[in-house]
Amino acid sequence: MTPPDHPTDDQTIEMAEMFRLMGDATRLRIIFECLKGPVCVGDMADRLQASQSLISHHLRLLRAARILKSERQGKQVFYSAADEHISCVLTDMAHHVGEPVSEFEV
Amino acid sequence: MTPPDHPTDDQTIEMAEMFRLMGDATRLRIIFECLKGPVCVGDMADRLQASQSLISHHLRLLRAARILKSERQGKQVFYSAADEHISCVLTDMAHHVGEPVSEFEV
DNA sequence: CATATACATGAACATATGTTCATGTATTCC
DNA sequence: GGAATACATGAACATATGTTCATGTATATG
Repeated sequence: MTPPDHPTDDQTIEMAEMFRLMGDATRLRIIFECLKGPVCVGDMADRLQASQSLISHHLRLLRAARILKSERQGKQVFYSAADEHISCVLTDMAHHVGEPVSEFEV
Repeated sequence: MTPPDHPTDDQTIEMAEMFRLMGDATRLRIIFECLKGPVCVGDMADRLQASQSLISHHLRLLRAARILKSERQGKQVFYSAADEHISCVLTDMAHHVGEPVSEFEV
């Protein structure tokens, strides 16, 4: 497997920021829901059994980072994945956590 | 792009934990260094211009999460990537942050 | 215009996190 | 064994973060 080119400091910081946003279970669940198709805020709160406020706060962060995009339709605002790259990242990570442990270490 | 299967709660939490660890610039730099080959703690501290203690603390977390593995050789301990999955995740994320923005949004 | 619905946002707070400093532990060499 | 080197670790602290509560703003409907 060819490793990625060594990134610049700015790229590293930007990547870390992305990972940081994905590093919270609530936000990760939000992203997964958005990958299945556009979801409005209220439905998201219902699906995740979280408060509307909490969901909205997280959506704002994810949207600002361009992980999600939003589209208003009447009173509701629908959120969905901004592009397909995040899906790749998640698939790879899913494989990583699904991998059996090769060696038993303390 | 086929989205990943909807993960269980436990998988989501585990993935979030991984992303959280990658969501710090110092740790991300450590991971990138390890992808280039095994590095001992002192060299890592030199390369990243950080204290030995800081590096060691971060290495412990990354090792505990099985993102890195360690191998002692005499007085030195060499760290390297535990497997190739992380490299895939990083490559995808690099593409993501490198992507030009499609729409101009406030 | 008034009311209701759907979402956004600011303040506040408890907790988590990254870093430093000091100290401890393992390994090598004399 | 003692000194030196390389790494690990615990405490402490400033700051960041996730969540809640209360309130604000936009859109639709009567």
